[in-house]
Amino acid sequence: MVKQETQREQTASMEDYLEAIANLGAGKKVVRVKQISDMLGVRMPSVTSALKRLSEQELVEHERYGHIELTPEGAKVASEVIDRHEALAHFFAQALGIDQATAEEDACKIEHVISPLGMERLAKFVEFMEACPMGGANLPDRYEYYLEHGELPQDCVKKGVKET
Amino acid sequence: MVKQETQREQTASMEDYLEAIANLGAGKKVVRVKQISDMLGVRMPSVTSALKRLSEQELVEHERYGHIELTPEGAKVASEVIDRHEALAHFFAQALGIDQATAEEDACKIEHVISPLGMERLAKFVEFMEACPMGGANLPDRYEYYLEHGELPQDCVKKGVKET
DNA sequence: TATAATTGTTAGACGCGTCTAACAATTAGG
DNA sequence: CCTAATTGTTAGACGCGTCTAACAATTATA
Repeated sequence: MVKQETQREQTASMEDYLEAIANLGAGKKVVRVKQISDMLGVRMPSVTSALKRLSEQELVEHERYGHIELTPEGAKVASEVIDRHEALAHFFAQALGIDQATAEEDACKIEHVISPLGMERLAKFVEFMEACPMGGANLPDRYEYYLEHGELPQDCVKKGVKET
Repeated sequence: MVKQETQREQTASMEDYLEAIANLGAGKKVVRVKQISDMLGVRMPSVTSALKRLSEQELVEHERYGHIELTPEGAKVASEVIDRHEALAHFFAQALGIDQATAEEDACKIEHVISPLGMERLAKFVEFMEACPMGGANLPDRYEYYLEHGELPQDCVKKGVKET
């Protein structure tokens, strides 16, 4: 039995198109070339040619001057990208305390290159940070203090965790 | 007075070449096309053509069949990339507990796309985590426990941080 | 509904970064 | 020191992803 090897692995650009189409189409809304072009900051012919490629890979259905829709396979890829995006943006914004715009920007880039393990651990880490409040002074708060004052807050050294 | 706007901003590929040259040349060692080609996993003509481009931008000095060296400007760019690389690899390995190989791999990709703010905060975060041990049960340890057992260790909720 | 505005497509160009094939220079061994 | 092996370069092709210019279809409006 020969290894099918679908050679599925999208470029960053194609992932961006899939992501945009998924986001624009969320809630059954009709998706237009112009919207995609605006959302991604490219010209319309770039969108048309991307749609052609994605159609050839069966990730998108597109009829001339008409309907644009993700295939089930395309939707799957898109949702994976979107999941990564959200976890990353959440990490940057909540854990690192970065402004939403920059957090999104970084998420948009990193979502295309991070390893599955890196992704998984990052998500777990955020979960952990949020679940492990250490009483009233939780980690994000202490981190924020550290960012602001450049030194550790009291409760990092004095309070908390004596060895009992 | 017109805005000089040096339009300096390297592609991921060019940053990789600069990084490789810096690493290979560390400690005055002679740098060869073949080494760069092996290190980056590309063929030699790709290296030659990259060197040509980087020379045109005054980031590298290269004489035919001979000497390869970073200019001061090139060395500066390289060292910025290397700094990002190291901070990222450190974060993935130490903070997230990812194996060295994967941590390096992720660092190699993300170093080319992360924002300055993201970078700065990530570094600060690692610093904070390492400086804020919370007594004997420090954050990385507790995180490790969480990874292993899927639930918070005792000292996240019971011990530590009562509101005094 | 005829026409204007908008949206979408096609054709073709271009820059980047890679490759292979062929050849040239350099280096190492007999 | 000559020859073989290695290293490096040139020439030219190619795929990706973008663009502009020109045209075509669709939609909105007077």
